[in-house]
Amino acid sequence: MTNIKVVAELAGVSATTVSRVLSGKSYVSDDTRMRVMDAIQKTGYSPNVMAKGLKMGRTNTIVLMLPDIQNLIFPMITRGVEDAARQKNYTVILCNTDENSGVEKDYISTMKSRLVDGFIVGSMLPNSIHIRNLRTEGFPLVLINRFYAKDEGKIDIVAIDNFKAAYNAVRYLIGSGHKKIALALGRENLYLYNERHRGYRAALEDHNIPYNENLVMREATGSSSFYSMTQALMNSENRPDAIFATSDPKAFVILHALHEMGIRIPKDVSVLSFDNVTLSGMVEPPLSTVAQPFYDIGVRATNNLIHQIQYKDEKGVLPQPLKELLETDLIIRASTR
Amino acid sequence: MTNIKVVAELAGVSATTVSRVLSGKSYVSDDTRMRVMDAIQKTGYSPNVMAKGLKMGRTNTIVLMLPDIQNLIFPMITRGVEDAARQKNYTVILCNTDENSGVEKDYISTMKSRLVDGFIVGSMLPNSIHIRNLRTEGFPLVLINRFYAKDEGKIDIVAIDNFKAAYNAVRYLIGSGHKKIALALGRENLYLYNERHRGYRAALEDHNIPYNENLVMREATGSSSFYSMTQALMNSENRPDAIFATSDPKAFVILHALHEMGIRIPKDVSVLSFDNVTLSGMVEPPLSTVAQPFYDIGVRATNNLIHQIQYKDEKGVLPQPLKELLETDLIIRASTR
DNA sequence: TTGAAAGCGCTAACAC
DNA sequence: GTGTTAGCGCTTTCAA
Repeated sequence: MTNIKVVAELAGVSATTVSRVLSGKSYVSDDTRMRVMDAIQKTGYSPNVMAKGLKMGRTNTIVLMLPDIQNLIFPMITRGVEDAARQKNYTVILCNTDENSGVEKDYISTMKSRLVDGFIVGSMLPNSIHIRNLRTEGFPLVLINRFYAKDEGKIDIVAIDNFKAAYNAVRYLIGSGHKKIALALGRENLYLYNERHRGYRAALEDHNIPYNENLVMREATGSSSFYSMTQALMNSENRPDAIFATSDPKAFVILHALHEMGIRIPKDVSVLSFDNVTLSGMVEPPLSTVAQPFYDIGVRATNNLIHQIQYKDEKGVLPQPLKELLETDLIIRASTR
Repeated sequence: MTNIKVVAELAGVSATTVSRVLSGKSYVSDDTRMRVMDAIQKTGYSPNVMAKGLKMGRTNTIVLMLPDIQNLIFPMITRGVEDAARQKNYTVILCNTDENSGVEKDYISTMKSRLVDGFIVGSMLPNSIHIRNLRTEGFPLVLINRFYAKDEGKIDIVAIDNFKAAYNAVRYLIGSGHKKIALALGRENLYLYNERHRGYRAALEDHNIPYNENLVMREATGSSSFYSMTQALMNSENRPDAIFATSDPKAFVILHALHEMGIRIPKDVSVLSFDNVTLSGMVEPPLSTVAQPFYDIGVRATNNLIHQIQYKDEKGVLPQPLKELLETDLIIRASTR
């Protein structure tokens, strides 16, 4: 591996000078600069990141911490993160934690000892203090998708307005003539699902449709529980004319249950969903859904994080936390009438 | 950040001794070991990976290079890689390259300067010499999914037997009474699709069904082209009674086209596919498909790679390349009769 | 405008 | 069984 000394020797200068040419932060005569550049070219030299990292305490590396890359929404976010990171010469380390706080803590300490520059976290839970501590300890940190009231103004956030998105979705259903709208609600320990629940309820009440607890299916364990809940609901006296699913995977299961029962979509019941995962346009019937800007969430989170890193480098402290709520988009396909 | 010196001082020993306790490679008296352990505990010390990496030329980091994490098969592989890596205390850097060799080369040089320990590559193309060079230059390397005849015996490979898997799938269709089996064939510059093509053809011919070029749909640009090809084929005089799709995403498109035409599956035509991506059991009708052991491919590739890394550490050279072909599994759901 | 020297945190000879 | 020393490749004072 060719190092800075080799280049220096070849160019007939000191290692310091080579370093200066590379950083561009100091005056070097045009003549020497040329010779150094030449030597770099000839040797194919590329600086050793470890050595630089050791000296600088910085590594141009960021961590992306997710529950599970196998969840359909994360590959898109991940791609956004990586593209944005690469553009600014950062490398991304992927951590799947299954929301297990033990795993998260392990990862965090490993990553600290690797001198990573910052964290993007998509697995935040209400009591994840080990995550919140990162910011307190001075680590650049961005929360994506999941955050809680107490985080606002304290930690950088890139997400969507879940209340508004759900409100608009349900209002659309009401507007297109649905009267009895069921809700397939995700895990209630996540703020985002509470918000979607609130949005659903508010839209109903604003249009004089009484909120009916019997129409809400609550997630038990895993989204597959919606299979039997859907069948039960459709067989009950509360049979809805529309179902609003708070995520696409839930809608897939619901579609499946409906098909098995021979119920026609959207003729007998409309299904409106949330996420717009890649496959949501490919199922039968293609799903109407609230599109989240996943790729963009990844890009913005990364840009925010890198800004924090640079700011901290210059001023020694983290900038004021920002909260970015991106726009969603209601996509109407064939599962709603 | 507390470093080895702090620990040493607190324990009343030298830094070397602390290092020895940590590595466990040398004798340390039980008494000192205790004191060191204590000091580590008290200070919350964790070694600086940069410093260690600089010294050792090793970083316990591996690179996973993929076309695009958004392709449905990669999240599973990625998860396998990461789980296996974490278990052995390795960290994984994710690189999406879109199969762009410029991007790949950039990534490779960045990664070299980061002293990564090895590469797992899922984006191999026939002429990817920059990848093959990695092995030549002494980097541990494992190819997953994609490889070519010339790589066998030269580079480590973890994949499946595509010929056999396709052969068995088509034989199953023949055995269940199908007589006119179409093929939805993927990009022909990939060896794996050639093999699936070969398997399809061999199964046909072994059962005295003539191979008919008119029944093979060849991928033009992106899998969406299969939409119109399917419709054309179903309207032609060559209308098949079964379609063998060489990947699940292709099958999704085909299903979609069939639905639009009002063709019943599997009554009018069976669809058998390849991959067993998470969603293949959720579409309508649930897809019969050749299941690939994606997670396991990730795990095995990682274990192989780490073995190479350790072997090279000890003996200074890479071990003989291994080729591992994992078993596939024919999963029959509702899209075949 | 350039170079010499020190040091980031760690490990591996080599001594004792 | 333990400590001293040197050095991995880089950047950053400080001098010249």
